[in-house]
Amino acid sequence: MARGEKRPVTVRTIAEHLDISTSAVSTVLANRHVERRLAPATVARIRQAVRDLGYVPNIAGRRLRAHDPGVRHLDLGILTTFEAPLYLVSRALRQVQRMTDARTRPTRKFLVSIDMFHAGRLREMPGLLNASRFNGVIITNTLKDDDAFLASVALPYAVVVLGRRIPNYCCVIETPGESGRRAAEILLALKRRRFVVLMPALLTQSTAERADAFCATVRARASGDLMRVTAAGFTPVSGADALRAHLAAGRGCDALYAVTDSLALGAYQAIKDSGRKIPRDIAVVGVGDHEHADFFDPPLTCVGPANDAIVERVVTWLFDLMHHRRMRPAEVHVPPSIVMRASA
Amino acid sequence: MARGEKRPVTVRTIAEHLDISTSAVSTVLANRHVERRLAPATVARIRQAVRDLGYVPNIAGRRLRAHDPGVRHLDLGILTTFEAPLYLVSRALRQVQRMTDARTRPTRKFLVSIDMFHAGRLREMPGLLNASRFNGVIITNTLKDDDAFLASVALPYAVVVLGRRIPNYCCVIETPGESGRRAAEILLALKRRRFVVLMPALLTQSTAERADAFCATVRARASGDLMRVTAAGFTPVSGADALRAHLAAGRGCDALYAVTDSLALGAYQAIKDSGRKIPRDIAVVGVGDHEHADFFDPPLTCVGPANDAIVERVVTWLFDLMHHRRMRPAEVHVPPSIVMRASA
DNA sequence: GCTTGCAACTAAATCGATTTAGCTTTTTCG
DNA sequence: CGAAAAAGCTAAATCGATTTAGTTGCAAGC
Repeated sequence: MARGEKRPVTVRTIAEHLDISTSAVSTVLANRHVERRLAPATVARIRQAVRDLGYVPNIAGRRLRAHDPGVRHLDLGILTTFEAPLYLVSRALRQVQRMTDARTRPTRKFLVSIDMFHAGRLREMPGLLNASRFNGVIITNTLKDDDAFLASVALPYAVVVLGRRIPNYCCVIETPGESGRRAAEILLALKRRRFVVLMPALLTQSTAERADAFCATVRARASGDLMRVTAAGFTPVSGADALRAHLAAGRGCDALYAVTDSLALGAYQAIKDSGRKIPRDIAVVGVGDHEHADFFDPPLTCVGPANDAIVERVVTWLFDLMHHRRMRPAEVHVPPSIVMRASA
Repeated sequence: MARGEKRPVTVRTIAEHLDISTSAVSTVLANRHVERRLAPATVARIRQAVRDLGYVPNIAGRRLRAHDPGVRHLDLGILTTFEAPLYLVSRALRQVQRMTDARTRPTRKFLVSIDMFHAGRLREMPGLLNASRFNGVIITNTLKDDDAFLASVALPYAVVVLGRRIPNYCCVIETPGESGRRAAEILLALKRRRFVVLMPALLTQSTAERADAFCATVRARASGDLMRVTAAGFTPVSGADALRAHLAAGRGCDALYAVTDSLALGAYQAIKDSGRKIPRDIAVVGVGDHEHADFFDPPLTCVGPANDAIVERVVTWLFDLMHHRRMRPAEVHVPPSIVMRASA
């Protein structure tokens, strides 16, 4: 495809190459050569040149031209990492969809898409800085480097950050520390004595805060054991491995707080495999970030972000920003939701 | 925001409104008024006009202008419905990402996004027909109406359809009927006699084929009961409700085939609640479309699309098409993968 | 009095593709 | 044979935003 040309291949390149007009080339590209009566031989020559030169249409050019000046297009993006699970994102998406559906008119259309970046490499996403890709974005699942990047720039369009706090941005997050505190209280109320926090090696802002608040609360109110167990990754498998190792080492526990549900799911397996019962031997509290926490066996007690509430604030904020309602950047806190089920 | 104007608000509208040049307006929009020495009073007037007129920047225009002619941009889309789960899509995405990463050069960049449409309303997606949004797309989770729409048009760019067969398109699907057949064989080998297929009310091509092939195979080889149980939706809750009703009606079963894992998850709950054991009382076979089928309790035996294989073919095909390697539309079949676990 | 420098702006080119209106040349047909 | 129609193509305008290379008017400096 590439031939090492410096200049890009455009319709014009092809036209000059064949000593023909760009109109003819364009006509063939749109498959309208019959109605416009291009000679079959010319069509064939153009087709050949398109392939020989490795022509790739420029979407921006096409879209600009195709644009109907009676219709305003608003491009919204939900930006997340390739690595993160899509659960929260799909909730945000559905909320965005609801709001855009209600606001779509013959003269106003919305384009909503989920766009991915490699964790820690948000800065490489094309069009972010020069505002040439979105009218508004929701950014989530960022890592430290991404947060630092964002803090160092000012994006000239509507941006709302979900689940992180970044200076000078509109951020919606769960009330800091509240999840960990409430999770601890639930387990403390059961008079448990040997506490374990199961967490991933790579901590995000929220997972770190959950673990810290949990530990602080337990320490303040009980005198029993308190251990941090670190899983290699974010998957159930890594959660299971980590807890299995912990249990096998004879370092038992009777209360477990998993800072994500995927880890909780792995923990369930490790606990059952070791012959222990939930919640009799080990009470488990998770976070509620998994779609099917209610279908765990036993159903998982969750203390975690009230996703619907968070997402609703994120999306309404985004629309307010886009509508030029001036709003200072700020941090909005949403208290966690608590769902008591059989696991604790 | 809208004021009922017929004409859209562009930088030009604003410029004329203030009797000023578009350059000045553009300068303010990009927040570069300081370095370009615009008078503070002018900046304020422009800002006010931008808000008063409800200006929304046109992304296509910006992007075209921002475009560096040394770099080719390829826009890839994964098109799915708002309603469908993102599991398979996120797999496809990761595969696309791997291939694009390997092909990205200083002179060639890829933009990959997931774009959603309302099930059955693919035709409403802007830019599909005039090729003004994507250089290539993977389409999946379509409903009948979408398939009909696609069959009636010819999109002038690279398209691969995942999990559906549509005339004149490049389609990758599981070998038709094979999943249902193999699922039946697994349950038949266990000498079960009373078979149930659990399926959603709204059948897609693949769910319908699975159910039909399952029934045909069971009928051909056994003389026992065979019933179709229909869940209202696609969620575990609806699966649980449907099976609970079936069991409560005294119409038992000892072998269950759920055509999606979400339904299987619901079935698990209904079965356990009724005091029955899996697989002793009821053996269960699912499909393997759920990320965590291995963490069901007991782990779910799955017969279903070999997603990695399917996705790989889809993505390589997409790239081949984009590189002008001529390839006739065709249907590629991928045999199902079978993972025996404890549930059957 | 003349140059220089600065503040505050603008005209026009440009990004890439498409389409409309129109221009030649050739063919058809009365 | 001449007019009309058809075939086969092209020039130029257009979509919206940004930037480069100026221009104009005024104050400062020698």
